[in-house]
Amino acid sequence: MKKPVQNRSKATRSRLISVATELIKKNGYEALRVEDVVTGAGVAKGTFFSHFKDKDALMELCIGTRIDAILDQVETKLKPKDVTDLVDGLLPLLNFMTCERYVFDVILRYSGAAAVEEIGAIAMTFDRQGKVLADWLADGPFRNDVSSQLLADGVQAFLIQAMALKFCALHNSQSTVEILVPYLEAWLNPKTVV
Amino acid sequence: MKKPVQNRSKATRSRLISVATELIKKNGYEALRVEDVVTGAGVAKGTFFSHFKDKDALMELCIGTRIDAILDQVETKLKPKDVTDLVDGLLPLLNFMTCERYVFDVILRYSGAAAVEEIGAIAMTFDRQGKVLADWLADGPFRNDVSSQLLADGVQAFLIQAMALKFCALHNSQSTVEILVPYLEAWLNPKTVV
DNA sequence: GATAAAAAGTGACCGCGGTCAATACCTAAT
DNA sequence: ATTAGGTATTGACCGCGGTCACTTTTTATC
Repeated sequence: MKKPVQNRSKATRSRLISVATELIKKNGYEALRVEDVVTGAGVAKGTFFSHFKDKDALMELCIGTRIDAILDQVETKLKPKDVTDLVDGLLPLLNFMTCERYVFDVILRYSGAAAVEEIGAIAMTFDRQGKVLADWLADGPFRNDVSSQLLADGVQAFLIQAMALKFCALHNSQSTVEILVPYLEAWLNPKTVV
Repeated sequence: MKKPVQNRSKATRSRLISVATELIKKNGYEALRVEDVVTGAGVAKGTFFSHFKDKDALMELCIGTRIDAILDQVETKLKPKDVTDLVDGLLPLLNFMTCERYVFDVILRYSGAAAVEEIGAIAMTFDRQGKVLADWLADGPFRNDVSSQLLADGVQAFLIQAMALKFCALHNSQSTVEILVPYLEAWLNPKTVV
């Protein structure tokens, strides 16, 4: 006898999410405590973990939602006419992803390397980002010897590289954009054939 | 009145490290518990944390040491004559870095994105890896429109991308090498000029 | 050797994520 | 209205990383 999900369950879940969102807005992602979320939502600790596999699952949801919202904006932009333009279009994404070291770590952990069992919220946004990029790069003023999907994947790899360097002791004087542009120039507009 | 580091301190530290190494050899990295290390070394918990900032610091040391040893071997290899050859040379490194999901996570966290205060052991190995790569790629059968250092950085970015995909739900059917080769081909041997 | 100051080590304690057997609550069938 | 069988929630409890006021040991100085 299989019974459907009860309304109170949905209510509890959405209360947990909205309390979490509120707390994050106030104190940032890293400072979020499960205990504060459950107290705020007026439920016991165990309830939290019957709604989310672990704290990371909630984190993924919150961060994923946020990235999705940013992608909504980014997506409306016109195809970039050069590398600087491209980076410009991605800036909102970059800024959010590097807003906290902790956020970047979570994103890294769940970007490509999502749990093997199922595709998480963050991995989804990377997929979506890949599609937006592939669309931007197709039939544009960039190299065309490889598929636009491969080009897009490469851009993502360099994005991550550049963001990582932002948090690095050696390179944190340069901005992410400064680091990124030469990479992408070399990737998207190679100047020699071997 | 400043006094030098005592011998027993050094002895304790090296005992902690060797016990940890032993435990890792037996049970893997993820399973390592600080409590087991201190019990094995015959010291109190607090002692551990007066030798290492946190558990990650020990982890970094162990993983860093391991990578360094692998780099010793890798370094002796001849300059690669093509992409396949290059990937082949890097294989020992790839294999270790993806031996455990946990290991890959730690490496990611401390690779470029080392603590801002000081450069950790893993970040050092990435630096070294970058130099080896730059040496391999200089004056080789690869593109020469950009510096070999930039080429090397790019290879590292693609390495991470490919390793991340290995743990990904969507791509884990392909081997890391299979994923990597087309990327590097496109990066190191672009076939068109725009 | 006695003394003082610094280094090294101790272990009870805390914070916080996560578990699980027990309980409360719903809803469909009678 | 009662009951049965599932869903949802509870909160005491655990594991494990990390802290800190305190004790023990070493070493320099007289």
